[in-house]
Amino acid sequence: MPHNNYKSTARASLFMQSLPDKHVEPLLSHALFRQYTCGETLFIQDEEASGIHLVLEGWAKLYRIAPNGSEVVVSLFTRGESFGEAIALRGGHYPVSAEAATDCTLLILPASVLVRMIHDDPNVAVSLLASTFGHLHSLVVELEHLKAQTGTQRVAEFLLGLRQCDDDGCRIVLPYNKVLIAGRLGMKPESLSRAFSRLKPYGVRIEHNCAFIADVARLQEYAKIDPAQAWSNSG
Amino acid sequence: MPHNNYKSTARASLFMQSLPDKHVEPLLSHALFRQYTCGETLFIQDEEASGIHLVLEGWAKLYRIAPNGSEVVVSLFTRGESFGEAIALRGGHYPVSAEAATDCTLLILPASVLVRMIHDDPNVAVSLLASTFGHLHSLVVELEHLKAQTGTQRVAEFLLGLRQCDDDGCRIVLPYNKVLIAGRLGMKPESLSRAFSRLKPYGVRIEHNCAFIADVARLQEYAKIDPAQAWSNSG
DNA sequence: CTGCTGTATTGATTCAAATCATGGCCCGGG
DNA sequence: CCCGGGCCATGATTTGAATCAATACAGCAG
Repeated sequence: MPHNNYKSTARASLFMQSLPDKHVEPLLSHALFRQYTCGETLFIQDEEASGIHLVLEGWAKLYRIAPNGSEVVVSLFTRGESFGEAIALRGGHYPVSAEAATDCTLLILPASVLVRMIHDDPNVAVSLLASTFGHLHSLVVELEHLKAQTGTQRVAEFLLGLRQCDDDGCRIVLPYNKVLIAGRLGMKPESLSRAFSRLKPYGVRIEHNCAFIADVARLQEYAKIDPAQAWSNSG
Repeated sequence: MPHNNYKSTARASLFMQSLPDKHVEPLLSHALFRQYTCGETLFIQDEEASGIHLVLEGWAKLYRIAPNGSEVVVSLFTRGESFGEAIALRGGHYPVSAEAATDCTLLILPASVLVRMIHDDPNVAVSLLASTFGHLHSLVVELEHLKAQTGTQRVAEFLLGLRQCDDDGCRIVLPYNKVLIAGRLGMKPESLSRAFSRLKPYGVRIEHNCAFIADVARLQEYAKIDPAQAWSNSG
């Protein structure tokens, strides 16, 4: 991501797509362009919220440290996605910490400009609401997966969600390392490894950081069945 | 909840507290007052969103039916709490279903009035964002509990969250039946039963629909420890 | 090349929770 | 009164995933 053409990427992001043209330029001219190396901290929990974070390239991880010390991955965002809309606008402290899951590039849009824009055009507020609602919805889906699926089924769902093509079979580049994938899916790396093996009979092959799905429909079927049957059905 | 004085309850709700007085009256005059009996459906997933739901009395349950048929409880709301802000304003379809978890009374605020109010006073948008952010935050906390705690620890957390008084020991009325508590906590009723027994050594006593906590601090401590130790430490 | 560190798999074992099954208790209807 | 159904607790058993432990392997510094 060269510094001089990031604006087109920002314009194409989910968040800015819904904004009228006249708002985008002032927003971008006040935005901070930032590059992070893998593992670097973007902000920490309880810090004062500074602005909306828009990912231009790479992956950012939102996480919390539970009272018992374990790290809980809340979400992962990539190119074109944004987070922190609601808290930036409302003001207050981040409820989560964030770090770079890979080397990444972000744009930070200061809340003050957004507030001015809302007064100028209330439809901007609806854009912000829509973004926030998207996050709400994805957490609901995540909760559903955690409560209603086995780990192996969540892995299947994860692979299916990453797939770009709509082909019957396809190749998926795993976006970050397996420790992080495991965390994202609420399991330990060892369990992820075993889950991958269990998906082999369903036409999933893992090689280094690539996954190959032989039969998408079959895998989708597997992700949907009753957890109690998810194991007996191996073959 | 008598029909003739519900307005003061509504005014005191989390959502309306943050609205300036001048907006509350028009909102209430357009609101629908509704009473439901336990188990009745408020709306179903994929239905067109009609308005913000504000609970005046009782409990409302938001849930999803997973592809494998099992019901996943997403949230439960009671007196003074509201849900559906973002989707009502943005327009679109409910991502969850809702039903009355107990007999309950709701106020439904039509989105159209809200939209008008936002144009009149953009600060209303910030109120809405704040409500939505609250939901986002509670889902994050829920996710953390699911990923980082054992079932028994989640039960402890649940009891602690219900406690009204700040006394060292206290009595808690369980707000709905145990099947629903189990669902809310992502476990089966049998497991909830066993979890209650396991909390006995930590000074928790269950009688019918009441829980008694002998030593709040001790239970808080238990909810925070490492899951691996959560079992060995029984004494 | 050697040794090192971080990442990944694989095996043996333990353990939390689901599942399957039973029995108690309360409540309302015939 | 007894009967049946909903709700809850308890026991026996199975199972999904964590844990503990060993090993493999790629990338890199010296």
